[in-house]
Amino acid sequence: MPRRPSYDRDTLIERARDIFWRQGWAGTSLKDLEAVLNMKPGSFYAAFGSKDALFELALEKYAADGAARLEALAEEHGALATLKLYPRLVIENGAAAAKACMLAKTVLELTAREHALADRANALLLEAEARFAGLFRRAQSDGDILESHDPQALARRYQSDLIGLRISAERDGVDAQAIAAEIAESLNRL
Amino acid sequence: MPRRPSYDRDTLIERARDIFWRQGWAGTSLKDLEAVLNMKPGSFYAAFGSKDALFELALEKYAADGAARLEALAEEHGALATLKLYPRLVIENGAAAAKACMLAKTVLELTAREHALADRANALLLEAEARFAGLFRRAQSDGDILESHDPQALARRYQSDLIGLRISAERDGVDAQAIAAEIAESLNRL
DNA sequence: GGCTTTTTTGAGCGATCACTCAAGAATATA
DNA sequence: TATATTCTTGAGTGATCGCTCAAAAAAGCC
Repeated sequence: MPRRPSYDRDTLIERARDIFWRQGWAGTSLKDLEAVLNMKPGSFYAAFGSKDALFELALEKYAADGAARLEALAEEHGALATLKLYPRLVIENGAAAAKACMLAKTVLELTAREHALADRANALLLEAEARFAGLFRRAQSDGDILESHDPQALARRYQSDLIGLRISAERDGVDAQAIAAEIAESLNRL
Repeated sequence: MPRRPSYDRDTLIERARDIFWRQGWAGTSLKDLEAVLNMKPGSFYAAFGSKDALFELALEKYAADGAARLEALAEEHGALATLKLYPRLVIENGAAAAKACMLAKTVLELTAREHALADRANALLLEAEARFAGLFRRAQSDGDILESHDPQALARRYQSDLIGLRISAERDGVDAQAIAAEIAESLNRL
């Protein structure tokens, strides 16, 4: 009976993710979103409900795509090789809207406002840390990392290093490739 | 002949730094600043000119205080001990308005807007990196770090790790103390 | 105390914020 | 083709944004 939407919802969420990722929550106005999504306010609110709701969809997509990418890498190269590859790949990825991690940016921007999206981003970061821990465990059972190391601790440090790396990659005048290489190299000493 | 201001300018800049540090640039409104500085708009603009001008003063104060603190530590404990102490101190500092680095937060928030304050924050970060490099050089001439290491590279990695650590310390559910201990410990292997 | 100079006050500026809603356009079913 | 249902449009909402400015209040100098 009805008229169908002229857009692909997933594509819109991807475009929203990219501009939110680049410009942040406060830095992205509805005018920005209307322009990049090619939607008037009425359609926007019919489709997504609010700016915050779309931001959350963008966060989930960001996290899900990252998880899928990591799992695909592990499938192809194995656990340790993935952990060593990932730092370089994540700052070299030309398709990415920004170098810095969207989840980390969101935590930094919205924690002081006690905004629910900050908690959501932090929860997604904890899930990512758990995935890293899983990879460290797999590397141990592959015999590539000593069993004496605590995979949780390795993952915690690895994620912290990644966050620092990705922010460094966003800066001018910093050789982030060198940092990525050192993070990868330090995994050889485990 | 004239009337004197009733406030201490340096105190105001400190209070502005703290709220900007916590809430960021966009997250801090003039109403927030008027409340925390106890100033009406007219006085504010007479004293500082603009929100951006005060933010820059806050950035400079943040960086200068950090540099002074680091130098005092080095004076008291020596270069290597300072580098090992600093990660823990920076996330334990109860007087700080936030755990994450204000310069890193500013770069993340304002780079996409191509705001001049992002470049200023990045420049101050580069100065901090140079100070770290100086400490690594001093540790080398103290015989505490092998001369074969490039102090510039060590400083670059150290700063990246610190940025990651301090963001991790801002998050819920992350044992930042453990990360700080590992960063310090890794300096023993140089 | 009178005068000069500065600070302080606060109403209010235009612009932008996220968002609403009634009317019109478009499309799948009958 | 007629009808029902949904999507699209865009002017307009009140609130808040950073900021201005003229008038009032305060303090140092004679």
